[in-house]
Amino acid sequence: MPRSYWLVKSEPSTYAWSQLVRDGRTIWDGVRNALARQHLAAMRAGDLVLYYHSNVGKEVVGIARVSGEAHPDPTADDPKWLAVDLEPVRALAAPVGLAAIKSDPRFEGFALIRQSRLSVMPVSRPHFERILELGRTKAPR
DNA sequence: GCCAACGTTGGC
DNA sequence: GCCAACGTTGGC
Repeated sequence: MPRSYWLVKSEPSTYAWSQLVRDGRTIWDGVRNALARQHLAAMRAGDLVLYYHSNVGKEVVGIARVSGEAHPDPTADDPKWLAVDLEPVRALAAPVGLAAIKSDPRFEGFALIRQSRLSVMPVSRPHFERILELGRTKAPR
């Protein structure tokens, strides 16, 4: 199975990229949306995840890796809600802003633009690689 | 099962 | 602060 690519959103005031770097690993919990839940369920260890700061920043700031597959969210009453384990891989040398993504025709169809409220979404390989290119960052191995 | 009202997210 | 998008809730 080739690895998949994803994007997760977080408000910096809630849980910033820098906090993930400090923690070294986190449980990505609190997701209460059916479609986002499906995406969490499809994540596999080793998948790469773009880390997007919503509201403040509005930019992709780093790359994380799925370190453990979906499991029941310990913060949820209902065990159907899932969480995954994430660890930081590296920051983008140049954060990629939403405006840059919107103005780049190569991002046509990107869920970040299409479904602005979705907090966990799949990213196609070309889109993932384009983010890294704009972010002046090499893909992790 | 439909749909109006309401709440939340997140960009502007 | 406003509002568009969209998910959820509850009356019927």
